[in-house]
Amino acid sequence: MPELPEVETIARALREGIPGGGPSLVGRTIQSVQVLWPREIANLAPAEFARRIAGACVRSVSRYGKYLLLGLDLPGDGPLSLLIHLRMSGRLDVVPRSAAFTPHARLVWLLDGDLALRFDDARKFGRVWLVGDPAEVIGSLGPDALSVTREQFVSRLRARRGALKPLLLDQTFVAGIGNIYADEALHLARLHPQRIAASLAEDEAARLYEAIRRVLLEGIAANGASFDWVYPGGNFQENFKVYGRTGRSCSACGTPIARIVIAQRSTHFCPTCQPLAI
DNA sequence: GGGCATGTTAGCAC
DNA sequence: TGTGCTAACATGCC
Repeated sequence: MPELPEVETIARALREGIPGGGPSLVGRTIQSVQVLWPREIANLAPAEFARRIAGACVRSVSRYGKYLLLGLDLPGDGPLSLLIHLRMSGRLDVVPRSAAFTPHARLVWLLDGDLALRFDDARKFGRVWLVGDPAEVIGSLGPDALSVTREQFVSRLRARRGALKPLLLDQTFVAGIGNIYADEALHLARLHPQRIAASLAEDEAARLYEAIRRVLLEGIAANGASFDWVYPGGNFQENFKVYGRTGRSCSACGTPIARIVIAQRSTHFCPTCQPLAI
């Protein structure tokens, strides 16, 4: 499920709790961790990971790009951060311990209050890091897609020779955009996915910046998108204008939505609204 | 069974 | 150095 709006939705749920659902993670103490699929721990041996995190209290839950960041306090130790990337199929839930071990559970942190934080991940692509400084993991990323200023965005765009679609997917350019929101933003901005970044006129660059903000914020307002077996909960899929709509009519002009492959990813666009040549 | 999937990265070519 | 292609990671759904 995980692009910026979906990760933001999860971060909020973990931080604030879900009314009538999972409780907040903030203030909880991690008593121990069960490692069911060791490869999901990216930077430590499982035993070392378990030893270092035991006894830590969750101080904060935040997001940068598609990463979740848990700020931890460990009595008598320096600051510690747990970073989690859900990749393609990961999900996180605070559940009663009795519900902790599901078929796709890969990591389970046992908490006080008879609770557990469960990391389910059917495809096993997800990764977690336990570090002193989050920059060890996310330091090479570009600015967060919802924090970057228009001036920053436009100047970064000007410096790139490549096509727009791969650029939007490049997390070192801007962090948080994935395949769905890239296609939706390009359609809203009326820009062809293969336009060369540096070739955009001033108004085109501004349109792209505003379109990215708008689709991400609308995604968050809808609690993200969910449209297959991976993730229930969001509604933004009902607002898709191009993603997954190959052959169906463009909502703006009626032209059938086209699908091409760019950078090994499915790319959906309206050939009329998003012309390659002007 | 083949093709597809909301992500990232190493290796390689130009 | 920047850009982009392929394969790989691993599993499930249609």
